[in-house]
Amino acid sequence: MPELPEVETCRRIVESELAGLTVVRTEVRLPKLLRFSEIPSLQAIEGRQVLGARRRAKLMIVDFSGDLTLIIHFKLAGQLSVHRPTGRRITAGHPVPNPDGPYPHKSTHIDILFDDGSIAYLSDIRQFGWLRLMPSDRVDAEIAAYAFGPEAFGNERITPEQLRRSLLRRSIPVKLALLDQGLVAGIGNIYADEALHRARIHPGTPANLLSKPATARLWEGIGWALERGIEQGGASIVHQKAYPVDGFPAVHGREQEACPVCGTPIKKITVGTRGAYYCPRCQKKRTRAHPAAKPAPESPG
DNA sequence: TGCGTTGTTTCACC
DNA sequence: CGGTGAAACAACGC
Repeated sequence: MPELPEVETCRRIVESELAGLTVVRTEVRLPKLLRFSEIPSLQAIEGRQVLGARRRAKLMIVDFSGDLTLIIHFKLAGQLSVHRPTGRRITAGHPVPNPDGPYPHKSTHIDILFDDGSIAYLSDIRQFGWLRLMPSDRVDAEIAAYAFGPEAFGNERITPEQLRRSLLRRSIPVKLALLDQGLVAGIGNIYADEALHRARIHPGTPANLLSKPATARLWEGIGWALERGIEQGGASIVHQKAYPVDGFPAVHGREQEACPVCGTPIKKITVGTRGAYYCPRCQKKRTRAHPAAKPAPESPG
């Protein structure tokens, strides 16, 4: 499920593997993926050079020469796989189809062929993702329409103060607040669970009841989880089951497995409409340091 | 085979 | 007007 770390990994792949190359041919077997696209065909990028790639929230933004820009949303199951003429493959996003198997695959809907023989394959087993090709000067307005909040990671990253202010204005479960792209942009279900576990916060805690130290831990937890995810090139979750690397993810997709911190079996509950994995021992529903240690009644006057 | 899955949008309701 | 919660939607695998 491509969230910020998976999309960021894709972005880096485009930057390091494709920037400078020229598109010689495109193959679109599922035109529906371009259903929201101002320019309805990828033919317009043939003959154009890849200039670079940006990211905003979970969107990947690829700039081409000739003032064309392609915005990609991977949604649940998008995948980018770049195949070099040497046979080397670099893959990120959803782990299905198997990156080591044959391409194009049944779910590989788009091929982009480059002048050096490299091919970029875009796959999407769920077909929920989309691509929008447009003149580059439309991109800012396109992104502005999403009303994204500050980034969860990177240069424009949300500050601890911004996070605290935003959370104080919401009474919804903190996990849902983290998923609100208008509050902070880029976090999805996996990294929300991981950040909350790292911060030792119960996912159902009303956002405005988090203590200041808890909010500070959460801010750090967000950064830690996203960084860890990027470091690993994204998390691998297949059919709600995690395939952790070095103990990460710690809780998401790991129901009944032992919490890596305390060994307690991980629980799965529903928060809002979302599955939430957490450790019932590390993440208790208390955020005030000492709820009972408040004996001093105020004198009436 | 109906259910679960996610990001996003929409809508009724305070 | 804005926050909330619920539902709908896309398509697929199990």
